[in-house]
Amino acid sequence: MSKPRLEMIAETRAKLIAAARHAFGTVGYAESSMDDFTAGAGLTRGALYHHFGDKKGLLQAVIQELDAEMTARLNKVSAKAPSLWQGFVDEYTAYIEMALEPEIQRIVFRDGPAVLGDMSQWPNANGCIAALRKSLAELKADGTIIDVDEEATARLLNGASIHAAMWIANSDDPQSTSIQAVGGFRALLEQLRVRAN
Amino acid sequence: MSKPRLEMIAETRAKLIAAARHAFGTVGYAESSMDDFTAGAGLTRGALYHHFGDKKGLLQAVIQELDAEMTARLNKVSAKAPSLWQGFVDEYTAYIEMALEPEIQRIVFRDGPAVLGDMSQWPNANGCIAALRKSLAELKADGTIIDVDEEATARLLNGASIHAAMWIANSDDPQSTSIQAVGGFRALLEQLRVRAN
DNA sequence: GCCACTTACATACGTGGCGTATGTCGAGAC
DNA sequence: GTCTCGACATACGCCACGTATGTAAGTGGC
Repeated sequence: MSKPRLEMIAETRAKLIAAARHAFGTVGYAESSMDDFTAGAGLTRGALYHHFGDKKGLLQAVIQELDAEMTARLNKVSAKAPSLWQGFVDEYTAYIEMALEPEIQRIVFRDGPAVLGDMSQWPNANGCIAALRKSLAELKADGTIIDVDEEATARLLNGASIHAAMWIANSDDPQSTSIQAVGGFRALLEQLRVRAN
Repeated sequence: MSKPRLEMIAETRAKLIAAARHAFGTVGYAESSMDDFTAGAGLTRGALYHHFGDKKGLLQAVIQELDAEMTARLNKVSAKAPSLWQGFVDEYTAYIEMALEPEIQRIVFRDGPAVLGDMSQWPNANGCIAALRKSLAELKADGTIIDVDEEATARLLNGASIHAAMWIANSDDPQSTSIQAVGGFRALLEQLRVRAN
């Protein structure tokens, strides 16, 4: 009568990830007590260690979930754009805007690198970086942008956009800083286009 | 007969900062035990709490010291260059190379932001960012580079260079990745120059 | 030159959080 | 129906941080 076994397991995993995601996203990784948020999810640390091994393992799982969501959102953005170039710009803008969301910023861009090392080395959680690189490759093949090293450029733009997001997020006046940062970033992207002349 | 008071105090502060710097730079902030490295410096946690308030305060002091050193190094690099543009490129290259040094990378670029928040908001430790922005402003005034928002561009380039450094540092083959990353970065900078045409 | 006071540290203690070892209960295999 | 295994809970030890308290040395006023 009770639900199938696998389903219940998936449910507890999901509950733990959701609780951890909330805790990590609000008070941060280091300040999150595993006892606290497992209790909030109606479980104990036992379940947690059983499924994820340790606190870092849980963080990995949370990041993997976040990355998957972010990648899906980015793909949606670029699919909706009227041109490759527009899609590219929109994608990066969306990326910056996502990095402004407190949960993503804290977990993916701050605590994640500090605890797990640099993002570019994460095994199952760099879907959005891949998505952005793919767009760049298409534009290069398409002749829209100048001949640059895809890998390097994608990573540099990635770093610039993350930093832009941090700048906005920590600004006294996020509204105007956002305009300034996104404007500057678009200007930078514009330099990559092949000159009409 | 004993040394002047203030001198002894400065000495203990220096010893604590040096010990913490080493510990933070090697095992990382979170894994550094204050008991351990204070003992290594011939002191106890009492001295530490007296001078720095808490562990974060000590990290701040360490970062401030590192930033001062980095700023001095950057200024030396740009002063030595034969032209403003060359100085600019050299400065950013030097910045990337500094971010490759394990101590700086770990403390300033990884643990620092995670514990103290984004670098751009640090009160007494953004000398090198200021130095880089100054170079950019000079180039703009000089007409060497196109008209961009100084503040925004400096921050974006800053983010890109940090990310480049992380990429190199975490690469399987740092040597070749370094060439790729620095090359890509220079190509990006090149786009900012006013076209000869 | 003595005394009150402050300052720079050391020592002792409580608390809390992580990880692990152990226990238990229910579900499926046969 | 028993047996086994896996999903979780419980209990324990350890370590690290922060704080409260102690102490000895230095400093200023008279």
